[in-house]
Order: sequence, then C-alpha cells, then structure tokens
Amino acid sequence: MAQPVTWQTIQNEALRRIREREWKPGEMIPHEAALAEELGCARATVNRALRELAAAGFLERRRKAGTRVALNPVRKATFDIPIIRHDVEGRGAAHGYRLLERKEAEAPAGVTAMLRLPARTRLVHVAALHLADGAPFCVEDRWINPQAVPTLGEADFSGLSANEWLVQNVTLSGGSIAFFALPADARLAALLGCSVGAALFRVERTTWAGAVPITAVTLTYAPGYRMTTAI
Amino acid sequence: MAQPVTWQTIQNEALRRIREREWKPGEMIPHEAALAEELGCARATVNRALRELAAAGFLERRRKAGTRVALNPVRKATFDIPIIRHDVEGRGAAHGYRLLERKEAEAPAGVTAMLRLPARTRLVHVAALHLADGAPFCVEDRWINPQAVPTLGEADFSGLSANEWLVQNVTLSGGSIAFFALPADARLAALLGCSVGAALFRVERTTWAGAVPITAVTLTYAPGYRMTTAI
DNA sequence: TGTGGAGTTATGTATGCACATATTTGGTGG
DNA sequence: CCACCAAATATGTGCATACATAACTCCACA
Repeated sequence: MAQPVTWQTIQNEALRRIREREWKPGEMIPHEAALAEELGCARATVNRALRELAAAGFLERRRKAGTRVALNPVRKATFDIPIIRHDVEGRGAAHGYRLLERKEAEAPAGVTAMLRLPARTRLVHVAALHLADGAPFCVEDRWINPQAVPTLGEADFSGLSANEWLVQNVTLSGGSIAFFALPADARLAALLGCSVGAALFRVERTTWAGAVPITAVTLTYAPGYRMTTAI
Repeated sequence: MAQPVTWQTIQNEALRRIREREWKPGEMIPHEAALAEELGCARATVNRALRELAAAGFLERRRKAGTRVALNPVRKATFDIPIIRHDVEGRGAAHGYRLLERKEAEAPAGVTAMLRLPARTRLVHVAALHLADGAPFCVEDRWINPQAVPTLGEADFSGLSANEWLVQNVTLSGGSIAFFALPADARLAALLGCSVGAALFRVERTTWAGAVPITAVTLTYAPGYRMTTAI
C-alpha cells in the first residue's frame, strides 16, 4: 500500500541531501541503480529526477564517470520575456502605444553585424513608444529582416506593436539577449521624459529562425524600471 | 534498419511544424498516441518531447483537454549567475578583489523587508570591490543572515569573496533577482572610478534555503558592463 | 431548465527491460 | 614507460504496459 514513489519525491530527497551536506560538493553520489534500490523505485524514476537536477546545475553527470554534486552550483535564473503590453498590464497600468517611425532603410553597421548580414543591407526600421497609464514606459527600436518575414508588408504597426505582431507571426528558434545601463541621449530623454544623462535600463536582443536573422531590437526603459524574476 | 526515433527527432519535427505553421498558434495538435503512431515511436517518447516543449513555452498542455500551440509563446531566457571571479576571467581579465568592510550591524529597513526579517535585525554586512585587470569591475554590497550560516565566523572574506564563499558553503534553494539601472552616487562613483550620475547596471538578489533567508546582495557594475545570454 | 455525478479521454508517471553510448580502467605489446 | 586496445560500467534512451489524475461531456434526475 506504500504510495508510489514519484520522481519529485526522489528529487526532493536528493536536494535535501545536497542542502544538508549529506552529499558534499564535488563528491560522487551513488549510481542510479543503487539509489533506485535504496529508495524503492525504478531506475528510470531516479534518472528523471537526477537528470533535471543536472539541468538545473545542482549535479554534474557523465557517462561511466557517474554523478557528482556540482562544486560551484551555477545558479541559473530563467525569466520570461513578456510582450511589453503584458508587462505593463501586469504592473496594473493601462498600456498605450505610439508608432514613431516605420520605414525601410540601410541598417547601421552595428545592426547588420549583430544579424550577420552584409553591411548596408536594407531592413525595415520600426520605432515606437510604449506608455503605462499615459507615462512613457519604454522605447522600442527595431530592425526587421523583410526577407525572413514575407508578410511584413501587411503589418503597419500603427495599432499593434511590432513587439506583439512578431511574437504572433514568427516562430523564433533562438537568439541572444543583453542587459546593460546607458545614459539617456537627447532623443531618449525627450521620449521618456527624463533628463539627458539619466540612467536607463536597456535590453538588446537579436532573434533568429534557424540560421535566418529575423530582428534586432533595443528596448530602453524609463528610469525606475526593474526587471525581476524568481530563481 | 531504420535508426531508432529519438525524442529529439520528435521535438525537432514538432518545432518544424510549429515554425512552418503546419500547427497554427492556438490550435490543438494530435494527441500523443496519434503522434506516436504517425512518427513510429512509443508514446513515452512523444511525451518527453512535448513535455519539454511545453516547459519551454512553445506548447500548452492540459490533461484531457490536450495540447495546443501556445498563442503567445512566452520567450524564456535562462542565464547563469556566475561567480564574479569567473565572470571576470571569462572576459579574459585577471580578477582582483578588495574587501572594504565586514561588520555586524542593524540592517537597513529595505534589507530586512526583502529578507522578511523583523526590522532592525542584526546582520553581517560585507562590502567589497571586484577588479578586472586592476580596473574597478563591480561593487558587491551584501547582508548575510548569521543565523542561517553558522560557519560564517570562520570566513573573513579578506582573500575569498563572500560571493564565492557563500556559493561553496551554502546550498540555496531559491530567491529572487532584479536588474535595473541607477545613477552613481558619490560612493559608487569613487569606487568604480566614474563620475557621479553615471549610468550603472545593478543586480539585486535575495537567496533562501527553504524558508530561511540567507543573504541579500546588490552587485553594481562599472559603466560598460553587459550581461548577456543566449535564448 | 438546470445541476450534479458518472463516464470518457488525454496527459502524467512508474516499471522492467533492452540496448546505445561515452569513459574509465586495466591490460598488452612495442 | 608509453601508446593503444579491449573490457567494464554508469548514464542515456526507447518501448510496452499499467495505472493515476485532471477535466471535459453528457446524461439522468430533480
């Protein structure tokens, strides 16, 4: 009548042993078959529990070598990249949106380099201001590869932001993301209603569908913005 | 001798169908048994492939209801929280470290609130400056709960940073993290060698072992720092 | 016309087995 | 003593099956 042992039980037990130093950092732990017998479950169950712990960075596993407790448990944080509208609404504010520009032009060198496109490729540039309860929230500055998005012409971005349109119309498969701080220049200061030189938070992102570059975007947030997540 | 169909094969095939709009956003997809038969593998294999896609945000699954393509695929970024020394060394620079302060004191209200401790609890405060090739890299400002870390007294943090010591001596189980930009005040400007008001990137983190608060830390990086990761 | 409960169904997960694959280890020959 | 190969072994994965669990559907009954 013993309730079945689930992989989560095993995982919690393993975490407990790690936390309480029963298994010490750098030390080998019993192999799957031994744990399965000890804990009264199948090896597959142990495998799933440990596999996820390894993915989370608590354990290091290698075939034949076995499993050891990670010496420097690399903490991994995962956080959502929400649609800006959802981000605003999640903060209890009403989302507003103003399209500033939409035109095809030669992309600056920094953009073509990030997207690994030939210099001076013509891309579609979209600039917009997102508002929260009428106050400036975020400036979206985006270059889109029209080759990768055939239906781009149909979207005018006057009502729906490029941010949202792309999420719904293109399936991405990868990319890179960077966070940093930068001082406001005159344009950003005017748009975000802050003084020149104010400390702004920026997210810079490139996205790809396979090997095809889709878009490069910078999101520059008004002062006071905090991006948060749970570990 | 058809090679065995692995879960990764299934996953790629599913991603392809999503990317190429064979399965449209919001639409139900065939149930596991049907896919297993179509693709010539066991249901468990399909399950694993789809389970991971759901975890990654591409699919939404509910018992009995079935599986549908996520309407707003929430992009998730996961990134490592490295030890600062590794971060510096990974950038090809030599890591330096200077302890600025280590003393027990009443924690400020903001810190006790974040750690859900009574106001005016006495905590250990550690402040340090990390250097990259001798240049200021990051200011570490940390409050540690001595109750949660019995061996804290043994560590003097003059050689090994608190950042690194804690990672190796305490197993964390959770916490929260926030990123934002802030202007340099006089102290930060002096430490980081920038002008007052310069735009700085800050990471604010609290960590817990179960329900026990361990530490609250702010890492403030010198101008020019970028935190990057792949999506 | 509801309304609650039973049946149905898709996903979630445990199990035992088999085999694949990566490494370590130990032995063998130059 | 070193280079190289073979055996041993821990993890990685697939499969068939069984049962658990959530939740939608529909029917019976008030």
